[in-house]
Amino acid sequence: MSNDATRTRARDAAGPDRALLELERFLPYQLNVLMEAVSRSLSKLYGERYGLSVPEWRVIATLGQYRTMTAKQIGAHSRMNKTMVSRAVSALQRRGVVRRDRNANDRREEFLSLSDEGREIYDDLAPRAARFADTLLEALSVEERAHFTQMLWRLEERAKQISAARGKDII
Amino acid sequence: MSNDATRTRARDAAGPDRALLELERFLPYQLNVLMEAVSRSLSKLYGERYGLSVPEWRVIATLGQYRTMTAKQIGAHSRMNKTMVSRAVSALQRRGVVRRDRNANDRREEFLSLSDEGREIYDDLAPRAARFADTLLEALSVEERAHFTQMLWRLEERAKQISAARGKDII
DNA sequence: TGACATTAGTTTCAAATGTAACTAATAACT
DNA sequence: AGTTATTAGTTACATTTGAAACTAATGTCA
Repeated sequence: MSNDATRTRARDAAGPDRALLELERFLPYQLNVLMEAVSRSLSKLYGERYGLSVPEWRVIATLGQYRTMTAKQIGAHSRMNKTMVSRAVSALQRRGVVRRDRNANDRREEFLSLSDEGREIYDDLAPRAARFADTLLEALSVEERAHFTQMLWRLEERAKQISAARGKDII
Repeated sequence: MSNDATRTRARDAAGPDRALLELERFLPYQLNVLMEAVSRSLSKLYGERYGLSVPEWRVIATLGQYRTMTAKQIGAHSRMNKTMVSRAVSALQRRGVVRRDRNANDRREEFLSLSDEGREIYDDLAPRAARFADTLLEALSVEERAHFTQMLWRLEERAKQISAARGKDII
């Protein structure tokens, strides 16, 4: 048993067959599993109804909420790099979903907004998406929902801290 | 104001400027933001130290925990399709990190396991990953941690239910 | 004013990924 | 036994993505 080549000192020290890392108890793994289930369902929604890709949906959702934005603002808000925003916007414009208006004061940027057709799509999708999230949250009690959101937010802050402090071997 | 062409009936009914969907309060969005922050930090860990890709890390983490598995089992457990598993495994084998042993009883499949070098990598990375998750979870109190995990799990179950019930317009 | 730096957005190219077709082996049915 | 179906895993091809180079416009500073 102790001469089993694949059994290292570290594992021996850890006692009976307990792995150094149990994936099912590992937060990034758990988050990933949930995230995948959620985004699969959601993307089915806008994918089947309007043939939208994820980045396209994000652009529509952002413009639906904020009415007018530059590509850069959309990227900052929906967490996409400028390449993805550029591609999604031009695809949506070709489809007549998004309008571009050059800013006369700074002709590098354009003001983007939903066309009438784009707004129709948003008005159809947004409530469905909201309903989807509500249905999901029925898994939690009302108090839990607020608490959960709060915890998500704190974890995110902590994640930012960690990656900022990287190098100072916090990890 | 009410003759603004971009303002639809739906929005009017919703009252003063309140969007149909507020992204920052939308669960899939929140999850995505957290997930991205977390997985960026984590992948920096194994990316910088050993030049591992996400799928490669998943294979190592799975084999580290379960010692021996077929490619199919790894896929089921780490939620990758067989193509990704195949590619990650063969890259890792080329690097001498993973060993393959054909199953003599069913020569279609192979038993995969970490080589000594692979186990060294795992023994280095796994505790770091665990420490990363612990550091992250310091954002929550001890009681909250258990509660949070529990809620994640319930949400996941609910997400599965929803996508199963799709068509019966639960959404 | 004129050189240089920065910024918004696009395009190009390489890497990552998913789907579907494929190979080799086993199982199932007759 | 022999034909057909299923399964494990690989490969080929198309699509998606990200990083870096690029274009066009604005800002900065001498």
